[in-house]
Amino acid sequence: MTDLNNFFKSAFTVDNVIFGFDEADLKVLLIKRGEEPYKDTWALPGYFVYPNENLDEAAGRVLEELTGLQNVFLEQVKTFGAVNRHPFGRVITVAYFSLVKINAYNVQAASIASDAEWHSVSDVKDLPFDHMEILKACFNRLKWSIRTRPVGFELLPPKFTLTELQHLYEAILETPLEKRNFRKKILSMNLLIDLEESQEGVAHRPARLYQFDPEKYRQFLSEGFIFELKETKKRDNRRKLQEV
Amino acid sequence: MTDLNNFFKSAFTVDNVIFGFDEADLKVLLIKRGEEPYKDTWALPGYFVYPNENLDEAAGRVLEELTGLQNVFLEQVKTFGAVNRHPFGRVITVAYFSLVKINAYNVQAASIASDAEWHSVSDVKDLPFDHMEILKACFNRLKWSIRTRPVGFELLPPKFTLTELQHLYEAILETPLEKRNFRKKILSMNLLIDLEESQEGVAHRPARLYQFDPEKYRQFLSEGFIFELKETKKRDNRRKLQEV
DNA sequence: GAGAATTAGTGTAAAAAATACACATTTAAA
DNA sequence: TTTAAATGTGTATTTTTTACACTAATTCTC
Repeated sequence: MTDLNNFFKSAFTVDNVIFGFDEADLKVLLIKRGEEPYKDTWALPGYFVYPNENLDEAAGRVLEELTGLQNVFLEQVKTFGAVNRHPFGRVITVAYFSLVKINAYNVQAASIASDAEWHSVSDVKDLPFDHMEILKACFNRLKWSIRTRPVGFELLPPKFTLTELQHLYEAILETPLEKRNFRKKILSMNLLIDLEESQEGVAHRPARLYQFDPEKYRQFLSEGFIFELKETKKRDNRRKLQEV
Repeated sequence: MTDLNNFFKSAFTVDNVIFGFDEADLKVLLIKRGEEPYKDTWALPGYFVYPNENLDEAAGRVLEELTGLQNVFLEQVKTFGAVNRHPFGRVITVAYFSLVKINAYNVQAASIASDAEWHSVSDVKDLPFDHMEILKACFNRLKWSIRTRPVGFELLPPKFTLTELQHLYEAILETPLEKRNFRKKILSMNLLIDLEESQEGVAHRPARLYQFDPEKYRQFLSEGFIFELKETKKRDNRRKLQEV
């Protein structure tokens, strides 16, 4: 144990599941791999962790090289290290997901990728390595995170309508929500600023614009409140026979 | 990218936060390190991941070498890889926690440890490396897990009383619970078998013994129910002034 | 500029869940 | 037989969740 060099060492990477939200659909940014193995296949972006780099930094770098974006929401999800997950040797990867405002995204030709493209999460069926498993783990974590912390706003433009917010929740949770109850719940947390502005350029009654207020959220937390959108729980609909 | 050998490789370990529950206290199994760095200091058990070993297997091996136990509940929590977390070089570690029935535990002299001992989690204040941070992350995950999945039973003997179960929840959640409501909630989930036996050898009214039924839990899940013990949420006690 | 189309925005009653709370019961020990 | 100790139970109140349908505001079309 005294000399680390005597020990087995593994190649060490991060993979980053980059989520975006475009009107009605949750998207994930995939790259077309430029090199073997799986050349020309759509895959999750990822790269080696450099010796002088923390894990979060590596994940942030992968994202920045691909999109040009900095200071983006990033969360570590799980580490995948099955012995045979990479055909060329032992490669252990830490999976992250990040949330980007899809409009702020700029395609850049990253060295590793010959191409990058948004795909609807629900359409992604085949990915190389164990990337399907990684995507699922990150998607599940996102489902969880959006119910317990105000992270949904990371996927929306700074000004948004409550309907847009609801559509985002519906896309991530993969379930329809009831409009009045959703609005009541969200507004009752008092985390949004009503901008007293309206949408423009829509062919119907324009909606009010809101903004998430991180300062109000800090306050909310310091007062001991908990952000929570309940998981839709199946009810027990069994009823006793009624007497007539 | 084609030749993994050209890339930086890191030493790669697992650390395992082994929890046990002893009557009233949540405990963690620490080892006294037998080697530098931090020789003779209490620390979390951990070891290198072998080339032919998956991560879960490595964590299970660490546990088995230390306690002799197999098939124990194990959950991956988070990977820690700060550049300078280990003084001898870059060491990235995947943190797991496991839940053991403290009575089933057998001390074994593990090669890495000169000693192993249960410590009350609340008493552990100093640990080497970033082990305090790892312990906290695992403890927080356990708090979460015990509220959302029936994992508490892993820490209790197969037959237990509802009072023991409540004490376990209180120890992990670090908050007192109301007896009647706790029992009502737990029993209403219908996951326990009432063994129609009683405690023996206690100097007061003996309590009924129960057993967790994994088969009932599978049923419960397949019917779409969700295991959930609500987080105690701070209430808003502000009241409007009353008219007299 | 009248009417149609479209989406925004709102309130309330009913059901379910969570909470607060106190005493009788059972056993072993003295 | 009494005492000590922990078990086990029921109900009323409050809070939260759910279900549900119409009016309002705007643009577009004719």
